Amino acid sequence: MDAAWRGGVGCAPVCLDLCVGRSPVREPSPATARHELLDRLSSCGGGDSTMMTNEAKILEAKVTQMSEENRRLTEMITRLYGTQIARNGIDSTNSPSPPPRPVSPSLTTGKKRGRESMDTANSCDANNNNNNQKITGADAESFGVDDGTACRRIKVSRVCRRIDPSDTTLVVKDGYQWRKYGQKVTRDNPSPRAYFRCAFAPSCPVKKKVQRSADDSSVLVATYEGEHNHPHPSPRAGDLPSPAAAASLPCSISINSSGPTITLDLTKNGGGVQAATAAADMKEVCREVASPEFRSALVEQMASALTSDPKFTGALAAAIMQKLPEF
DNA sequence: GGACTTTGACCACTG
DNA sequence: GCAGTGGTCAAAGTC
Repeated sequence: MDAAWRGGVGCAPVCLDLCVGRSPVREPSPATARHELLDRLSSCGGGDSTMMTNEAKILEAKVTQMSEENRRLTEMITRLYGTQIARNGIDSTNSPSPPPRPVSPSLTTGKKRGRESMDTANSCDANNNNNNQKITGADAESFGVDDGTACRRIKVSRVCRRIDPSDTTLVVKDGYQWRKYGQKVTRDNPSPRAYFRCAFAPSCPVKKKVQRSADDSSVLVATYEGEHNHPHPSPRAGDLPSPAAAASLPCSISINSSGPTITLDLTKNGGGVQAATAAADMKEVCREVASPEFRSALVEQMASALTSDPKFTGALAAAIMQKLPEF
């Protein structure tokens, strides 16, 4: 795999394994923390009613305070996401340019039935319902990622691509054939959203929504829902490059079961680097890596990867809940 | 005439 | 129950 740091001519390999999913200390789940809080509250019984009232008021104030803090964190995450899209316009999913491939049979399309089937597929619990639309993290890929539950969810991925601001066409070339079936102006974005259905195979359930980013009109955001049940058509010129190639930096972030890994791909700029120019290229890359711009972008990508990781956000929520009783 | 796009209307969901 | 919204349909228009 050429994604890893290769060569290392004068450069120390950089492979940051953040292991977000594994908390160093045992973190209670949000539900557990909540239960502990409720236990504490209930164990306050026995005192007189005035004490309990005061205690309740104090706790209420603290809950309000924590809610405010939680809201600020949410805003921060949202801001980070917006910044990332506007900056590099890369495939935030870090998935290969073609949308998800594996077969997902029995997903029907059609008026309302499509949504109903989607709900069925996502019918694990109420919170999972409509998560396709409500997720605001940088990476919505693979909501169906195996979380140990038996529920099946529609695979969703998001691709951002920078375009000419004067280009009004809502077209994101990805090698597949798409048939437009609708366009709508949504509330949160003045630019219209186009709805596409995979036209390569009549039975293919994949749908695509394309809309300009609300933050940066030069960025097209394509959201893929579902998985193709047919092979990928032959790629054409102008198709989406791989995420690493699309990025202006030789950097990619992948998230797997062991946590996010940031990889610097030194094979960029030509795939097979000639031996004669390898050293010069390496110096150039090292200079780029050492630059403040690179570090800044790297930090943003790391932050984005963290905030898009449900394990991280879950751990964050758990940590907040854990802090609650300490106030 | 067929394939595709546009666009107004309809429907289900949500608060 | 109602209004707002997103998603989809389908007729009409275009290529």
